[in-house]
Amino acid sequence: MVVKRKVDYGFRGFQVPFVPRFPRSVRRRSASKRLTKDGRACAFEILASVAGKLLLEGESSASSNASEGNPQPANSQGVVEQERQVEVKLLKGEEIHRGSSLESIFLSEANSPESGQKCLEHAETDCVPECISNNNNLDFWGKDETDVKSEIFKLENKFGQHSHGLSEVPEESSDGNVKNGFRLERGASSSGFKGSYLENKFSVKDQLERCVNSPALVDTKNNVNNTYCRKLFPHISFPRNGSDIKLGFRDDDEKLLRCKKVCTKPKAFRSPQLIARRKLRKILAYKYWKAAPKLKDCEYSRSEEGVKSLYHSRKIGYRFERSQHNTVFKRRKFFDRGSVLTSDGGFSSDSVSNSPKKGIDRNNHRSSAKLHVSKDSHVKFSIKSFKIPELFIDVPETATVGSLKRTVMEAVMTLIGSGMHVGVLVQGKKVRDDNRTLLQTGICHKEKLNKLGFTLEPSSIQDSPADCLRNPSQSQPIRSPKTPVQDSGTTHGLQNSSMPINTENFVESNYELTTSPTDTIADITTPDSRALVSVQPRSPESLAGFPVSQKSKRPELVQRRTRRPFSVSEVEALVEAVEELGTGRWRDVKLRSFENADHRTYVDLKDKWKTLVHTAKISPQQRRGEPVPEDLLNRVLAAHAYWSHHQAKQQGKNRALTMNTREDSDETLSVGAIQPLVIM
DNA sequence: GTTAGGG
DNA sequence: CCCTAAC
Repeated sequence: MVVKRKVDYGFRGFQVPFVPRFPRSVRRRSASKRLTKDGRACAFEILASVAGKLLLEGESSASSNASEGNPQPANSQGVVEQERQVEVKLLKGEEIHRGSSLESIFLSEANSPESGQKCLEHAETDCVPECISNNNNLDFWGKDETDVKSEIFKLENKFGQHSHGLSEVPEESSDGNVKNGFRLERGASSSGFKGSYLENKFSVKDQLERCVNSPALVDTKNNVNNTYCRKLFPHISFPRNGSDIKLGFRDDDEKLLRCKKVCTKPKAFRSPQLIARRKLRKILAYKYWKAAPKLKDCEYSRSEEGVKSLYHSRKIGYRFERSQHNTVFKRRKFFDRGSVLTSDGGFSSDSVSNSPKKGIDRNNHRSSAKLHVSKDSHVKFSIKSFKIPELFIDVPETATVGSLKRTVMEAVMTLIGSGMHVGVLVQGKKVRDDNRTLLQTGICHKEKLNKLGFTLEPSSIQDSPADCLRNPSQSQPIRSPKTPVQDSGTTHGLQNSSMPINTENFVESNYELTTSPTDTIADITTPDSRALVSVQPRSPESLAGFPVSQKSKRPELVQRRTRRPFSVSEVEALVEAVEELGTGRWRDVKLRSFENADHRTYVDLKDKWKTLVHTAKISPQQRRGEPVPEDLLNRVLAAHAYWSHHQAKQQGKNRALTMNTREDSDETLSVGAIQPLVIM
């Protein structure tokens, strides 16, 4: 299919890897829907991908949206975005405050009478400007620039005072200012920035609420309300310095390269990423898997496989950083396995896609999601993007773009790595019962599809976004490594900012039953924007719940256990056990001597032994921590030496003994097993 | 679920 | 201690 990208929203960053591709026909459908959204406000989604948007803009025509979209209700969380690519983002409070808000705001449907409402629809701020910028076409919404502007103005008026001074006016969107992918905005005066910031935040909130409540703006106030409120307030992070620059970032095509570059850099920077990666692999992989079960076998029982698949996919992205070859390989493997979606590391974008053959991956970078229900009773989910909870990034004005990118990257990795789980929202309501089927949940119903949403939430959060809103303090800051970003030291991590949570990402959904003849949309669609993935759960349940992996559920678990140095007595017990049992039988060692030490796993014991051996070999001056009696260390060395030599035999012997086939042929055995030290 | 090793 | 690969 030929797709031409009419509008390119600049922001593609941080998208979750995979993006299913739908048939054009399906896509088209979306067109109609797109217009609809009611309030989807998600101001927070920082990372929202605007990406998907690109595709459909052409559809602006879609008038239909009103019909479908309006109904949307309530908790916008669940609000599903229809294909509307054009997203209007609502400003986050911050945005507004900064003044960037207006810029961010888009009226997706300028034409529609209710444009005002629409404005609220998207809260994604940062991305928007880019969209505009990238394309000079404002008309993709079917509106011309003028219309858009007027719409923007309307919004501006609505938000009025609050937005003052902070941002530029929409009009600017058309100018170079907006065109730049990145938008840097200075906070209010450096001094007192925080205060004002905070105030603004709240004020913004009020505004939003008002707006929400205002029929004029939103008819689906509920949606907006919920959405906005939740999104806006759940987490509050403040910039550390007023003087710092805040920015909305956008992903660019160079992402991958960047990552690569970054990775190759000093560990200082890599470290956090690596850490995050690992976690991501586990956490996200699982989720992805869940989200996109294999087409054929959907039983979740196979989650393991799924995980692996995901794992692979995940790795792909990361691998890319290291080796393109690997990437390719992995991908192939991934696909060969029949895994669901393509995905790259998730954070890289187009660049990746180009590389690997088949261009499979290309599509995965978009951030938004779509959901399609096909006639075959399968529900196809195309999650174009997961919005990452709001991130605040502070970097000095003198920071380089490169460092900024890295900082953002780090922030994202940290955020994700800290553990998040996926939530499913149907009509604004969280589906907590993972055992419900899609059917039961209504996820396969057209009406509900439109109201389907996926959220990425920090695992620690238990409360609904709304709750968080009320009690921002509840949101737990995600633990972020304080690893300094390398590179010129210009970057500052997000360490101190509390990461917002509860980001919802909207899923665009299309209920596609028919194929539409006209491919308007297709034209607009970016080839890489979506990959069609057919998800054909064998049983509805497969998709019903996103069984969140236990791990992802509790970030705490993700957290490294507290260090508990072995005491001398423990060391002694360990040494004794090893002397007797030998190495390689850690489980037995555990049972023998640490049965009741719940905090000591056999792996711990094994590790401790490893360190003991090392400690014993180094000079006392090099040792750290609580000194281990020399004699114990000697025993360690002796036992180590002994077992190193006799392990194999011993094992064989043990087996023999077990079988009552005792053989004394081996000299070392008898003695060794019992008193290794003696032998030595 | 265990082991063995690298990180 | 964590994470993985191999069993």
